[in-house]
This record gives sequence, C-alpha cells and structure tokens, in this order.
Amino acid sequence: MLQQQPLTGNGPAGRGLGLSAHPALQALSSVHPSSQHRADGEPGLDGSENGLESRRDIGDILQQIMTITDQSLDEAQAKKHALNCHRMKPALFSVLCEIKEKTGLSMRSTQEEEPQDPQLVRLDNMLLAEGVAGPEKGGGAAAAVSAATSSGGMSPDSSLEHSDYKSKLSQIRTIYHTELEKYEQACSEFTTHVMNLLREQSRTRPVSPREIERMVAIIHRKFSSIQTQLKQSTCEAVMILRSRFLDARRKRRNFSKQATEVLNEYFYSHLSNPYPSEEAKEELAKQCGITMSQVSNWFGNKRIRYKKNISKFQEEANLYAMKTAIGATQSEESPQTPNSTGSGSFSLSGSADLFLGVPPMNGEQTPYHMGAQVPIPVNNSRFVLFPVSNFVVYMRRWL
DNA sequence: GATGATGATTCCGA
DNA sequence: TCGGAATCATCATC
Repeated sequence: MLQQQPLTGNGPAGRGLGLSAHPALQALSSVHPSSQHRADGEPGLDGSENGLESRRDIGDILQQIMTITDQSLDEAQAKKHALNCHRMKPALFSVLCEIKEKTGLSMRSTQEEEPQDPQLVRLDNMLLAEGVAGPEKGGGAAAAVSAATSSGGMSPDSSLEHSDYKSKLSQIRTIYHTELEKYEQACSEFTTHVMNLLREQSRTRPVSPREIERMVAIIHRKFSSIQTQLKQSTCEAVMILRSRFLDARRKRRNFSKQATEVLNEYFYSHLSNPYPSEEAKEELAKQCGITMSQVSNWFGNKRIRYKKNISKFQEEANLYAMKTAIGATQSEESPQTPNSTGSGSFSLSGSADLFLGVPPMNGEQTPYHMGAQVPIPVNNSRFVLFPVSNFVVYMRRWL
C-alpha cells in the first residue's frame, strides 16, 4: 500500500504534484470568490496573514482526499460528505479541473475512432449469411438446401437430415441470441453503473462528459471483444454442423432397384437419343423418387459408361429391349392395358429406338435386321443406325 | 480387405 | 448451361 503523504505545500507529495505551487492554487488564495467573501467569520485568503492558513487548509483537504481510500467505507462516506460540504471544495475542484485540463490525461484518445474490426465484419457477414444473425427467414437452411440442390440434389432421406440441420441451426441461433442479449444487458448495466459512479465522483473530482464517453467506449470495447468470441464460437459451431450435413449428403446411397429399372428402361428405349428432356427428367425423377439432378447424373454416368464398354452392357441392353418389347406387344394386343414394364408414362412409341445388340461382324443378318433402324453407339463417340424391323414380331415368336 | 459397381463431384469445352 | 470425361468416395459382394 502506497503511503500517503501530506499534501501541504512543503510536503514531498505536494511538491511532487506541484499543487501548492500551482499558479491556480496560488491565485485561489487571492481571487477565488468562495475565499473572498466570508460570511462565516473564518479568516479569508486574501491577506498575507491568512494566506498561510488557507494553504494549510487546502493542504489539509488534499491530504484528506488522498487518505480517503485507506479508510473504511463508512468513514470514507462520511469524509466524502464532509469534503463536499467543505468551504474550499469549489475552489479546489476548479484547480483540479485546470490541472487535469493541462495534463490532458483524461482527453487522450477520446477522438480515436476505432475502425471496425475486419474480423468482426467477416463474422457478422457469415452469421448473417448462415441465417444465425439477422431476421430469421431460414437463411442457413435455405443455403443448405440451395447447396444441396445445386450440387446434385437431396434424396428423400436427406429431407430428414435437412430438418435435423434446420433444428440444430435453430438451436445455435437461439443460444447465440440469448447469449448476445445477456452480453448486451450486462454491458448496458455495467455502463450505467460506471456512469453513475463517474457522475457521483464528478462531485468531488473533475470528470468531464468526454471522459465519461471515453470510459463508456472502453467498456463497450471490452464487451465487444467478448461478443467477438461468442460470434467466433457460433461460426465454428455452424461450420461444424454444416460440414456434418454436407458429409451426410455426400454419403452415397444406391437408388432402389425399381428406380434403376425405370431409368434403364428409358435409357435403352431412347438409345438413339438418350438425353431426356426436362419434362422427361421430371417424370423420371417423380417415378424414381429422386431429384432431377440425380436423373441427370445417372444419365451422364450411364452414357459414359455405356459408351466405354458397350459389350459389357449388351446383356443388360437386350434384357431391357426384351422387356420393352413385351410391353409393346401387350399394349398392341390390349391398348387399354398399362404396360407391364413399369415405365409409367414413358411412351413406347419410341420402340424404333429399341436396342438390339451390336451389328453382326460377319454380315449375317438376324431376322430383325430389316426395316427400321436402331442407333447404337460406335467408335466411342457417335451413335449409328442399326436395322431392327420386325423385332417385335421376332420377339413374340421367340418368346 | 479386395474388387467392381455406382452415385456424386469437378473440370473443361462447346 | 449442358454434356463429356475423369475422378472421388461409398456401397455391395465375395
């Protein structure tokens, strides 16, 4: 504990602070109104006789102020009250104000406008984009859905994962806002408390409004750093949640057997042009319970893999051709009966596209080589026409 | 665990 | 923007 020294003009502390030698203090002895017109009969400060006494008086007050912290709370309160009522208080106060003004300690960095922290801006933007900050309108969930659909879509199963994501994001949002509110409330309370303290202290020591502002700014900065930490943690939580969601989305699940059949049927029955239109994709997606993007992916993969290894797909192609032919036959015999291939609304009128196998290398003609032609891909790049007339008839006989 | 199948992703060109 | 091609990552089977 620092030993308080008397603040008389001759005391070391007094010399150190230069209070007694301060011109304003000197002037105080002669010009301060409170010390000139005495109504209580006490000696004034204008005369040389009283000068020494008043200096001693001021020194006494200063000493009391400096030692106030060593006293108990009750004593200090009582002393403070006494000081406030002291006849020299206004004079001393003005002196302290002047000293403070000259030292400029209280004014330092009041004008320093802190540029907005770029990290905080990034965090704010991120939280806004993820739908954690700002008005709740499904931001993050919408972003997740958008990410999912734009890069391949979500399976029906993933809707569960999505709702899970949404609820967890909502939890994060709730916690974030609760904590933020707490911080803001605490900041507000603490600021009010400090301001009240400063206002109260301003009765005994010079506290300018700018100084109060500066103090408030300091408090806000401190709380802001806590908020930054909160925002950082929230961002991390969202990132973890998001990556988990995306990982789950990335997990591949094979399409159902029925879905694959539907897709294969369409593929092999449109082999001349295995590029389903938007409408066809939509229809296929509906039938298979997958998204249009998945349909596109499937056809993309199928085209490539088919072209790469036609012979490998020969059996499969024949199988689907046969199935389609059966369907065509059945619909030919009883047009009102839905086809049995499960191809739904796919038109079998495109039976001219039926794939019938690779062209015979030895030039031998199969019964279905005449008439209409079916395109098959050759040279790994182009589709060529292949004769397929009477295929249905042939298949009917063959069956 | 090895291997093939398969859905998804990425890059590139038209 | 779409499709081809290559590749990745996971599933399914043995």
